[in-house]
Amino acid sequence: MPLSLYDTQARAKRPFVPADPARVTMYVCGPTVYNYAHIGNARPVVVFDLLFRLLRATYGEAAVLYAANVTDVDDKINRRAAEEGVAIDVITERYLAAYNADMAELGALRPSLQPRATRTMDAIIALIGRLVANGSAYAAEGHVLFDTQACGDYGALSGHPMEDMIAGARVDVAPYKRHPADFVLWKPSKPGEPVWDSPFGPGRPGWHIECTAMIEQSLGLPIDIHGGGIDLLFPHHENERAQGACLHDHAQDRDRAYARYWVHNGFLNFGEEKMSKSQGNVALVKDLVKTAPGEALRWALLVGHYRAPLEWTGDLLAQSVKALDRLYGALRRAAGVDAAETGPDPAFLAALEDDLNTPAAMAELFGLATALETATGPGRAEAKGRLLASARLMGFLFGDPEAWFQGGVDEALKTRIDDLVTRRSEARAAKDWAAADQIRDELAALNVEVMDSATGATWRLKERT
RNA sequence: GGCCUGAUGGCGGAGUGGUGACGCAGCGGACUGCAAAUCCGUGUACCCGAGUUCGAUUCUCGGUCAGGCCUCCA
Repeated sequence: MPLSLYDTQARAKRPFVPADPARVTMYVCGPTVYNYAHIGNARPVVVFDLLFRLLRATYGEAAVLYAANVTDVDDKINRRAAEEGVAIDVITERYLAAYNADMAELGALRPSLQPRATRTMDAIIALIGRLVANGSAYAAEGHVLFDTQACGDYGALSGHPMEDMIAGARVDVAPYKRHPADFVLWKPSKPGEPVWDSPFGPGRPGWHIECTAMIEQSLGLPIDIHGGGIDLLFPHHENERAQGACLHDHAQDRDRAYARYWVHNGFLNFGEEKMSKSQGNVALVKDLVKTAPGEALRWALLVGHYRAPLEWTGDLLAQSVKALDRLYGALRRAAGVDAAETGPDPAFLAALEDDLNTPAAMAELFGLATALETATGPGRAEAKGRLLASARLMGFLFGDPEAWFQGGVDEALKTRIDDLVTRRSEARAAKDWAAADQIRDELAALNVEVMDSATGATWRLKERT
């Protein structure tokens, strides 16, 4: 069953065929590291991590190259550094480390490559030089601008007609631009900003050219998949594509000269209230992981289709915890079963390969959990293997089931709980129901729920963090 | 104003031209001393109007509503 992906440029689902199955390339626009990551930042990370995992499972781990850049040249970083009175790289190093730690909590694998703008500067400058040389960029008043008219069909990716762009750009069009849509490749630095020498004068690069240069240097053009949030479609990805098309000169398949598939995830919204830093209601990943396991955050981010908008609510997170309870519960009851060596379930895989249909894939996971619960004899090992292989392909169920239900309990409390559970079992064996029920009340007061079974009692925390 | 999405049962959320995914919540039953967990069962859901069709939630057109982008936000 082949993988198919919705390609924004084609506006349709297309079978995914890499240019070279031995070297599959994907690039996703990463963070600007000037603050902690919020849950909206995490959505593309988790979505493309899932795609990364699926590609690795399909083509082999060594065959997939995934680059996610880090933007470390930015006004917001400069401002932050000025506010704190520290060097710029103090800010970028701090928040990059925090970012990587947060994404690891969400079960996201580290990308194969994390190119950084500041470490790609030679390539950026060289790239601008090539665009100037072939006539698709021009210098004006200390800036270098990209000529959006140079290669035609500007706007084809995002679907913005050129006339609208002109009409929409009615304000503040710099007089030195040939066309209102033209954008900056290189600009002079203001006092206090980082500055690099270049043939165009001292200055710093524009945002769009950074990504193009990082892609070319880290992966080479064209890449198979270019990903990112739908909010980046215009102008960022439109501009990247234009740069790539002009770079490629005037070859035939210019549409695919830069990226062969464009994949965009939907936006994450925050219920009624718009999340805004000024309102202080930003849901930061580092704070959320204190209230729920990172795995539940990951589940919540994948519970809807990646292209649909997602409303972030507390209820979504609570339901995600319960969904994982179901899966981990099945594993816990099968703790004594050795999982058979099997691949993922075919129906599960088919769901993911259908443009990452995660809701359908999750439905299959629940079916596999029920299969495990109801299987008998050797069928249990098979069922457990299927469930684990499937869920783990999505980045779930790597944890210990006991820890899932008892996580956050310190040793002293655990000992006390175990003691109470034992005493209750003894009371039950003696048919002293009153004593047994009283102990159960004591456990409930400790936020513990006890569950009896034919093989003995187990317990779990009712409210968990 | 331009471009683009989407409207599915109490909630979340897939999917399909004709036997109502899946999870949570609810209800009934089994199991259990009682619970919990688990298992089995249980819901006349597809925004409105018109059209196409033997038949539309699914296709077409119109409408209403909601949301996004057009401003270096993932």
